[in-house]
Amino acid sequence: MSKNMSAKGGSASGGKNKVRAIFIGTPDFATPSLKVMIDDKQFDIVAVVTQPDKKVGRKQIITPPPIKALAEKNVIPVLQPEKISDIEFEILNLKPDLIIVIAYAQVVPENILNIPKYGVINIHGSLLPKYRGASCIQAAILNGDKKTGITIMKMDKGLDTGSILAQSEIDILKTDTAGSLYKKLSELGAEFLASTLKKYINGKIKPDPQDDSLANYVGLLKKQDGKIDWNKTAVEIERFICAMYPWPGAFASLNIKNKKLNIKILAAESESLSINKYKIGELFLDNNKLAVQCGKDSLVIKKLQLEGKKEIDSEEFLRGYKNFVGKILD
RNA sequence: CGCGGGGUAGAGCAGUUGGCAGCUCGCCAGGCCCAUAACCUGGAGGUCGUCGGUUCGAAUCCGACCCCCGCAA
Repeated sequence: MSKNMSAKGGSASGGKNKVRAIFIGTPDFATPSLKVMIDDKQFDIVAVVTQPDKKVGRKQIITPPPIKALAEKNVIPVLQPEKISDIEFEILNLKPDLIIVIAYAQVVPENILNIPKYGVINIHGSLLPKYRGASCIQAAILNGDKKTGITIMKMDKGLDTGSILAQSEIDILKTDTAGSLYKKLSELGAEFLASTLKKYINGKIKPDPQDDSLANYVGLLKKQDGKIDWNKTAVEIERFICAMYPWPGAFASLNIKNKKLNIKILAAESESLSINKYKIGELFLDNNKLAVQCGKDSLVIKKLQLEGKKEIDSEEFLRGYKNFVGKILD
């Protein structure tokens, strides 16, 4: 009998009326999902809430969040409060049946969570209850997980503690970085969002509470968190570099001509050594390739960037900076 | 006027007590070799970011501007 319901478009509970939804989100991560929701005839996005326009870049140009541009293109009203609680009244007046929150960068207070009858739905970039918190994508790479994924959940007042509606897994490839996974997961989330919401609204999904005993939290990354610890093994550092790419970027520092120079390592590959004969952090040539001695084994550097310089391949780097070989990275 | 680094051959860099523009790699030609991304010989390729100033003479000193990048946000 459930087959009949879905064949009719799953509109048993909503009749001919569309589901009134408010979409809350800010960065690129949320745009594929917003696009899907706009295109789906069964939902009516009555408003989009996003962060205020912020100054961006060296020139400090005031730039609207990506979500705002997409909303305006589709003639959807945009709200940009400093704090979401400032617009509680407006949200109430919009009479949403559903609110979707994706990467908004603010905690949604309980008052607002209680407004829509279907609750507030969130997409999180990990397989909850693993990696609750801000740097969930990076954490999966850092820990060497084989898989990660997205979780669609019904938000409650805790941080990423809501009951789960659906999850979808994805393999973490050796070549994946936080940047590449970010993109894949944002698309994966969008792919499952509309169908999951429909099933949920039609009562075909019962939210499944998380097992808190398996939960762990990962905090927001800071620039300084990108500093490489060369005492770790090459394999760990390789994962670290992928996890920190593109932000905050994995870097090492080097004293050169009495100045401290930061070097970003953008891509590298671990390589096992038969003898670990160099000092930890020392740059050396291995088969004419630039490598660094780690706590165990070595890391062959593929791509790097000096302060004030563009990113370059290590082969090009060596042509101009031959004298860096033998120096020790801090 | 947020702080800082930089623009020199196709690529990455050196060259600032002003005095013929260099290195590594790549490219082209030839040579060696069973052979080669190895080696040897020769060669092409630059208005030294732009404009102006100082000077007998500026990549180098002075001024203005353009562009790239790191930090901070």
